[in-house]
Amino acid sequence: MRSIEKDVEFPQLEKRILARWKEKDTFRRSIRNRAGAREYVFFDGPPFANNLPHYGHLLAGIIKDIVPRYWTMRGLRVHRRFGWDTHGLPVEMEVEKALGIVGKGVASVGIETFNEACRASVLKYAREWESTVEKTGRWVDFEDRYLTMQPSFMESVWWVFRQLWDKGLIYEGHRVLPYSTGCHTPLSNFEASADYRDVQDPAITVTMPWVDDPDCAFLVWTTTPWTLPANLAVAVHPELDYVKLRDHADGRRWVLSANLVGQYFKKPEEYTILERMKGRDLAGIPYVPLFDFFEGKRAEGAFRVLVDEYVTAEDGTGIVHLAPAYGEDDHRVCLREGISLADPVDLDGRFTEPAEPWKGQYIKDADPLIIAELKRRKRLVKHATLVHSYPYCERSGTPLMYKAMPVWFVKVTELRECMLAANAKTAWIPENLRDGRFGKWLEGARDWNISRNRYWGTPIPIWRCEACRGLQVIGSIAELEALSGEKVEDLHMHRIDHLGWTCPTCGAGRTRRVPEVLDCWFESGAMPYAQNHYPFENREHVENGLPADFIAEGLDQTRGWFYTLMVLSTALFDRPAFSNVIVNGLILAEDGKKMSKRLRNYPPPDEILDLHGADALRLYLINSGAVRAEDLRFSERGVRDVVRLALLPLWNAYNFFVTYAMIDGFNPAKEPATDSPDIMDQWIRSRVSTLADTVRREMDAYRLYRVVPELIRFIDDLTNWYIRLNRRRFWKPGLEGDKAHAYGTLHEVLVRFSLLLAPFTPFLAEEIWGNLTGAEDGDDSVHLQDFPEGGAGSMDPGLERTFFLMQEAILLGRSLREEQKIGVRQPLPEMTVIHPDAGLADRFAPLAGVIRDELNVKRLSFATNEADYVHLEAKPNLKVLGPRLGKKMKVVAAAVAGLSQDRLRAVQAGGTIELEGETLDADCLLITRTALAGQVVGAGSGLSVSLNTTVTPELRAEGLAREMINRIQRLRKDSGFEVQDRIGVRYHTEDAGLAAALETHGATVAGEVLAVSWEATGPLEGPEAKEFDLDGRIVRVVIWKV
RNA sequence: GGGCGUAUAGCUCAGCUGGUUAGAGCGCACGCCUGAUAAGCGUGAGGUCGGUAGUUCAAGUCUACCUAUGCCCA
Repeated sequence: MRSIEKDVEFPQLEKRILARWKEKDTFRRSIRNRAGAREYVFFDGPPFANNLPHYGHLLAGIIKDIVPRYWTMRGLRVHRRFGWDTHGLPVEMEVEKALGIVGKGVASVGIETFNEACRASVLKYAREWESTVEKTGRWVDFEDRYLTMQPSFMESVWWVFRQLWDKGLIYEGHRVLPYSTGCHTPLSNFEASADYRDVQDPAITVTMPWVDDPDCAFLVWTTTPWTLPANLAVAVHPELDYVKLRDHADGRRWVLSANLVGQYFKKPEEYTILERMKGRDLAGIPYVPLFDFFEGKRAEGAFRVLVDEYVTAEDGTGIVHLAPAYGEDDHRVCLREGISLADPVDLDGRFTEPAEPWKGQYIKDADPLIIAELKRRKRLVKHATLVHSYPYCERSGTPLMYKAMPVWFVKVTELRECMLAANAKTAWIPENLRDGRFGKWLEGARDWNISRNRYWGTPIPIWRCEACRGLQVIGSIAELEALSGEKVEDLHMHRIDHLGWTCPTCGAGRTRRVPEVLDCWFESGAMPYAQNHYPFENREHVENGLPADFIAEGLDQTRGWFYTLMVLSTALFDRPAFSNVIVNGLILAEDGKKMSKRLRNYPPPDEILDLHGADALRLYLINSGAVRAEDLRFSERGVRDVVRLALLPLWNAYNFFVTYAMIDGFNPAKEPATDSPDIMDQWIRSRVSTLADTVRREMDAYRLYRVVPELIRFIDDLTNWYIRLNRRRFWKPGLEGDKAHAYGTLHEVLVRFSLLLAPFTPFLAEEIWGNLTGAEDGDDSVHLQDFPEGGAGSMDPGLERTFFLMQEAILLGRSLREEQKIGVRQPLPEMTVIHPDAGLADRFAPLAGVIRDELNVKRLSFATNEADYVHLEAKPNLKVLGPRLGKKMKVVAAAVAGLSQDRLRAVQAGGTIELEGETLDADCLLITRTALAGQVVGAGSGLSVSLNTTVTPELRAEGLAREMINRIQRLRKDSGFEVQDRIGVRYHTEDAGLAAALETHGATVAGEVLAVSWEATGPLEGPEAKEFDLDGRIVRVVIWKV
C-alpha cells in the first residue's frame, strides 16, 4: 500500500489512471479476459464527426460505458466498437463551403474532386472526439472502428438493399419535395426551412365551370398561378358547408365555402343563396379545366371534385385546386384517386412542351402571363396580392418550388405489423416510449424515401437499361465486377458510375446506374450487418448477435436510428434489432434554453472534465432524468455537489484507512475480517452486501438513475456512522484483536465498495481498489474483477433495522438537546429508550456504549411503558384494512381514532379489539406518538426517547471540565501546535465551582489535551494568559509547548 | 393542427404497482472545529404536489378537460 495525498485532485488522478490503462492495455484485456463467456452484444450508433462532441454525446457515451462495464464485471464479453457516420448532407455542405462552390453546384468542380474532398474531411474532428471520449473514462475501441464509407460497409449496405429489393420492398415513386431551381436539387426539410422570406405573391380566384351547367362554376383560389396549367382536380372538405349562390352583378352562379362568401361580397344584397350543401355532396362533379393541355387525363378521373379532410376554409374559397406535381397533399389525394401527375416544368423551373404558350418561361415570370391569359378567357374573378412568408433556397437565393421528384421508397407500410410485433419484444427506458412515442410513430409510419439527389453517399445499386428501362439491382462487388468486367475497389459514385453493360433483358440497350445515393440513415440502420461486412464475412457471429442486448441514444433517434434499425432488421430477419434501449434526454443550458455556442450559456465539456473530473460528471449525469429521456438543465454546481457529496467523503474514508494502516503496518493479506464479532463491523458488512444487491437489481433493469442515491446513502453510513463511531478502535496501540477486526472490516468494505463503484466511477474505483489490494503493483485492475455478490448469506436485515433504530434514537437525542439548549459537552445522567418491545433492550445492548458516547449521557435505560412518556394515537393501516373493509373504512377509521390509551396498548401488546364488528390486531393499526407535556421526550416513528436533564453538581463539574478541554484545544490550534505536541498548562480561576471541577477532573483534562504538566496557580497576567468565559465562570490559562 | 413528455419546498430534483406524518441536495437560520473530512458535522424553518372536475373507503400517484412548458411530426 502506498500513502495518498490528502488534498486529492480528481482530474490529476484520472489522468494518471488513463495512462496506466493505456500502458497495461486494460480495456482490451477486460474483453479478452472473458474469452469463453457469452457475448453481450452492444451496438454503437455512429455520430457525424464534422463537429466537436457536446454534452448529449457525452451523456450517451457515459451510458454506453457504464452498462458494458457492468456486464463485463458480471462475467460477459462485451465488444465495443466505435463507428462514424461519414456520409450525408452535413459533410457535403461543409465541403461545398470549403471548396467555395456554394450555390454553384457540385458539377462546377466535378464529382470526383468533390467526393474525395468529402472523404478527406469527414474525420476532421475524430482526434478531438477520441480525446474527449477517453477523458470521460469511456472504454470504446477507436482502432477497430467502423466507417460508413468503407467499401466493406458499403458492400453490406448494397446487400441489404438487394435483400429488400428481392422481397419486393423497394419501389420507385414520386414525392413532392422542396426543390431549388437554382441548385438543381431537392432539399431536405431542414434546408428548406433555413431561409423564409416575406414576399408579395399574386392571390387569384378563378372559375371552374360545371360541365353539365356551364353557367355555374366552382371558385378556386391560389397564390401560385404557375401551378394552374398543371391543375388536374379540385378538392373540398367533406364536412364543410358550401353554398351555391347567384351573383347579382352578372347573374352567374358560384359555388364556394359558406364561411368565405364575405370575402367576395361586401353586402348581402349583392347575391342570393340558392342552395346549401356539405362538401361531400359535391364529390365527383366534373368541371371544365382552365386549359386543355392534359385533357387526356379525364379518362383517369381528372377534372372533378375530390374530397379530403386537409382542405380548410381559412382563406381562399374552401375549394382548392390540385396540381399533383406541385403539392404534397395534391399528390397524395390524386394518387389515391388514380390520377397520375402532370408536370410541365423542367429542372430549371421553366415551362415545357405541354404548356405551349409559356414554353421556356421561368415559372415565376410566367405568373403575370398566365393571369393575363385567364383574364382574356374570362376565367379570372378576383386578382389580389398577398404578403406571406415563403421558403427560399439558402444557397442560390431562388424561391423554392414544391415539385414531385422521382424517389425510391422502402415499403414500410407493408412491414408495419411485423415492426409493431418486433417492437413489443423490446424493453425501453423509459418504458412508455415503446408504445408511446416510438410505437405511435411505427403505427403511423409511411413509406420511407431512401434516395437522395446527392453525391457523397452509398450509391443506390440500381442499373437501368436506357432502352427498355428494365432495372437490375446489384448486391455485391463481385457481381458488379462480373457484369462490368472491371475491378472495383471503391463503391462511391465517381468510381462506379461509368460502369454499364448490355441489358440482359432486352439485349439492346446499355445499363446505367440511377443517379441517386442512399439516405445515410439507411446506412446507420444497416450498421448491425455492415460493421461486420455481413454476409460476406462473420456470418455466424452476426446472426448469433441479433438482436443486440443493448443500445443507448438520444430521444431524437426515435425517428432516426431506433427507427431505421427496426425497419431493416424487421425487413431482413423479422426480428427486433435490439432488446434493451436506454433513451437519454436533451441537455439544456442552466437557464433552461438550448445550449448555444453563440450565447456561451454553458461551460465547455472539456473544461468541466478538467476541473471536476469524469467520475463527477458521470455520477451527475446518471443521477438525473437525462438517463430516462427527460431534459436536464446542466449545472456546473450539480457536478461540484457530486464531488462534495460523494467523491470527497469517500476519498476521506479511504484516506483515513490508508493513513492508519500505514502507521500500523496493517497487511490485508494477513488479517481476515470475515469473522469479526463486533456488531458495527457486522453491520457495515451487511450494508455493503445489501447495496450490492440493490445495485445489481437496478442495473439488471437498466435503471441507472436509481443507483447514485444508494451510493450516497452508503457513503454517508460509512463515513458519518461507521468510521466516526469506530475511529477510537484504530487509535489503540498494537494491532491485535478488536483493532485487527476493525482494520480487516474497513479494508474489506472499501474493497467491495470500490468493486461496486467500478462501472460508475471507473477512476476512483481503480485508485482505491488498486492501492488497497496491492494489485496496482502488477497489471491487475478493478475492471478485470467480478461484480460483488449480494446474496442473502452476507446480509443481516435484522441488524440493519436495529442499527436504523439506533440512528433514530441518536437523532432524537440530538434534537432534544438542541431543543433544551443543553450542549453536548454537558453530560446528562440518563437517556431512556422507549419501545413497547422489551426485546429491543437486548438488541441495543451492544450499541449502548455508542449511544452514550454520541449523546454524552451516563446511562442508557429502556422502558416499555410508553403511557408514562407519550400519548398514543392510532390510525387505521390503510394498506392492510383498505382492501379488506372497502366502504366500511370510514366508520372504522372514526372508531379507531376514538380508542383509549389502554386499548391501544393492549393491541400493541398482541391483543385484538372489536370495532364495528371487525376484529383488529396490531397490524391493522398505525400508532403515532406525541410527547406528553412536561417531559423531555422525543417521539419518532420507530421509537421514542426520554432525556433526564437533571444536572447534578458532579455532572456540572464534568461538563465544565469538557468545556475547559474544548478551550484548551482551541488554544492549541490558535497557537499553531501540532496534533502530537505535548504541552504544559497553568490556569487560574476565582470561581470556586470551576476550580473544584478542574481539580477533580484535572487528570482527564490534562490527558485529553496532551498536557504533561497541569497546575493551578495564582492570578495570571500578561498577553500569553488567555481568558475564557465558561458559561459565566472566568478562567485564565497559559499553555506552552514542552 | 397531430403525437409524446414535463409541472412537487426559494432553486435542482426523488416519490415503485393509488394507502400512513410527501423526501433529498443546494440556499436560508441557528449551533458545532486539533485525533479522516470546514469542499466538514448537527438542528431547524420552508410544500393547499399547475388548475378544475371526476373515479375510489382512500389521489402527488388513476381518468377527463384546462393552463404553462418542452421535444417530435405536419
